[in-house]
Amino acid sequence: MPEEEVPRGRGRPRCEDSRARILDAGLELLEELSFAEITADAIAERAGASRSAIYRWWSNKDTVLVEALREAVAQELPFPDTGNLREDIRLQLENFIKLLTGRRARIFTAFVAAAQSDPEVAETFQRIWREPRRAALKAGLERHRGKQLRDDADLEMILDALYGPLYYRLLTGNKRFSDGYAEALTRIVFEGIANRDWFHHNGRSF
Amino acid sequence: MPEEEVPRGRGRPRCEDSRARILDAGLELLEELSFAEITADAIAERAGASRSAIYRWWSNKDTVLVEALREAVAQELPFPDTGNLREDIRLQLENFIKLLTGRRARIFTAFVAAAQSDPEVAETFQRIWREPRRAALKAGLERHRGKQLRDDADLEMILDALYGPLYYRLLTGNKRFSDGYAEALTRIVFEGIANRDWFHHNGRSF
Amino acid sequence: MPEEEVPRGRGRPRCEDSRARILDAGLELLEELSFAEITADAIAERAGASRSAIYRWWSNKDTVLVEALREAVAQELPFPDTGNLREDIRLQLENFIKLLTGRRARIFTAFVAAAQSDPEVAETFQRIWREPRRAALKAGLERHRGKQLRDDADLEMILDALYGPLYYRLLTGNKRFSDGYAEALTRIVFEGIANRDWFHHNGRSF
Amino acid sequence: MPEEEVPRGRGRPRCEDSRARILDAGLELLEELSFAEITADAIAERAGASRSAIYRWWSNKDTVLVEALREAVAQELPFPDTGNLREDIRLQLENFIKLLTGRRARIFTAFVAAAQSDPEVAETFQRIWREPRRAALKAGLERHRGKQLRDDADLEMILDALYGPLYYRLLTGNKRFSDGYAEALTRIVFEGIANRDWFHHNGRSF
DNA sequence: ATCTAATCGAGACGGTACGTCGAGTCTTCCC
DNA sequence: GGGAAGACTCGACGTACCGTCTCGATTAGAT
Repeated sequence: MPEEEVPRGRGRPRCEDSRARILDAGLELLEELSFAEITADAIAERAGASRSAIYRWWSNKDTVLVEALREAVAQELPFPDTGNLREDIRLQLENFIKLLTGRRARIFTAFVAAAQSDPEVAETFQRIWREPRRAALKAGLERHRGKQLRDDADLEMILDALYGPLYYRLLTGNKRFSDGYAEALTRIVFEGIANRDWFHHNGRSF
Repeated sequence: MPEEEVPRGRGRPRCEDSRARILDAGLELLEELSFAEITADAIAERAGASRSAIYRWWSNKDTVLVEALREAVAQELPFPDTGNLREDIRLQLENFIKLLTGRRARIFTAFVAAAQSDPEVAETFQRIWREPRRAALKAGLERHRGKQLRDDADLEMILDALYGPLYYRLLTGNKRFSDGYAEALTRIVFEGIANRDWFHHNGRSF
Repeated sequence: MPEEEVPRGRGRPRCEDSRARILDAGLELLEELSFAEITADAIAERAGASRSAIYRWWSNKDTVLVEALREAVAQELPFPDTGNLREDIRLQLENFIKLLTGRRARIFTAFVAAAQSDPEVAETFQRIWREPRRAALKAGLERHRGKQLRDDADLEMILDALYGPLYYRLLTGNKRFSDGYAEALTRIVFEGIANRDWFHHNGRSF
Repeated sequence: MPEEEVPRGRGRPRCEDSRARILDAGLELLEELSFAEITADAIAERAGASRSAIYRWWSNKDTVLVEALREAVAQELPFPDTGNLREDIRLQLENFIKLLTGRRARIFTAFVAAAQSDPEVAETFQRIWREPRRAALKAGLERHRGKQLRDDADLEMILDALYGPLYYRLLTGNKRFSDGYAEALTRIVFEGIANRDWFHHNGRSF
């Protein structure tokens, strides 16, 4: 399946390198500055491109940054499957924390901040990050329903309970996570969602 | 105790009414627009004041909004004390949800968004909202430690587990909370923090 | 009669000095460059002002130059009255040639050139320069009608015959005028307009 | 005689049709707009050509217009020879006025306007229009020197006296010429240049 | 009852970034 | 190799806010 319909019309083809450099420049700047502090000139200069090259492909400065964000977070973060639900959850949290404490953390905060006032950013965030992540986690949990996971588990609620604390700390706290944070959070939440009967019958503790 | 050292020199005294109108105007605008979209002119016009009146008393436009936010959220949100920890938690969540779904919700999101790029806003948010709220909740929980609350409960973690989901939904979700949201969240978290022994000895279920 | 209605409203008064400096800067630049080559930045920089100061008072760059032109040519160039019509004409041509060969010559050419495409410039040129000059000359000629000037003289035509060659040379020729140019032109035109009878009766040659 | 040295190398030959269409387009636009208002895109579009076709053969947009002007005014405007100098002059003025009031008038004004700031345009105007026209008129006048024309006639001056009023009116006036304009102008100028003695001896009045 | 000093509204000032437009160059495909 | 298409860099345009400033008018306490 072809990635995109490439009519390959006449004329000089779009300089794909420049597009990439512009997005990269936007991303780099997002690691240092907020949406509003980033100027079109700064993006152009860092990309070694011209301001008009930006406005040819993006309707305004902000959409460049939105697309940069989109590309940046497009990486997968698959829900693990060790057979042990508790461990799966802990690992998933661990991996996500790794993301949120890395170089790209500022990008997340910029993204969420921008989403508060720009519906397009909000929509993009939903579509390319939140929903895929939640869908994967939901599917992973669903596999265990009636077994390690309670029969009547409210998945939406569980997702909030797992992801919420991480975002909360990132956005309103000191942005630091102690070593045992994933384990500690798992400990609290898992009891509330685990199927006590199943563990009892299978002679396993949690 | 004197509120502030008022030397009360000569000259026309500050028009306290104008100060209040400016802050109110800022607050109103925050319910509609983001930090960056609000202009000094807009605040002045809505307040029926002049731009100079703003810059005379605040160093720049953003500090007006920060102060407006500060006054707006200065209201107390005390942790309840019914004797029943689970109920206290549920009520606290309920009350907070009420706040987050009211007219003032947008102010919270604006505040958090601005905090991502403006350290002063971040510091203010910490000092006047986050820390007081967390301190109250911590004290409320501490009263129950060793009794309804597990002996080894990690309060910081519990706070994250309770507040996190709410902020998460407000900032990255659809901003809506179902009727039973507080109850559902309580159900999940409470099992992980409750002192099972105490409830066993006291013949109470949770 | 007051020169201008000065309501002296509130607010900081317009910096008249800056206005003058901007117009002067425009004028200076007009001596070196064409309308199109002059940028708003160049005007602002030379005037020691900001671009916004320009756009606050003039709707666009060109209107600054138009006003500069207006002020520049506002000087009087009265028609002489020596009693001798031929000498009056020669002197008037001499004086105008002096203007057209001076530092300000380029301003005239710029003005006329701009008038070809900008109706506002054209209208301004008519109103503040062409018509006043022609009116003065007309009045001067009319005084002699029936005496030194033929009874049936067509003033509009005479004006064209006198001024036309000068503009023609300035705009399409080498812009240089020989020493005897005024005299030579007078010699040609005067015979065609002089009242031969009057000179005959008064025993004067021309 | 070969029109131009055409080495006729390999490859596709220049599309002469496109060249003509581009020049025509330029000319058409000059009838509506000024030099500065005409864009390369507009020329290309109206010519049904591409911008590259323009820049392949002309160094820049303005040279296209200059060449268009050159071709447009290349038409002859020969000085008549009826044997009667006064009538020759009147006819020449009449013909020129016809040109200046026709569809192509705007081209003249555009040309002269552009010449004020672009030396290349000025030089072209001199070479292909002004000098040839003046040379023809000079030759026509010279034929009569010592006869109908005064012996000491200053031809340069006479040329200015005849053409000047027309350009003056076209460039700075209302661009309209009354029906008897040529006659009226001739009347004024002719007396100043006619050889009174010759007419006296030949028993002719003027 | 003045005088004095700080406030208030109004609005001009120098800056900085925006997004648009046109110029002239360059790079591809198609003939 | 010419021609159309169209992306590229560059630079000026006119707009919108920013935060600063300078006015006249106002308003109290101090004299």
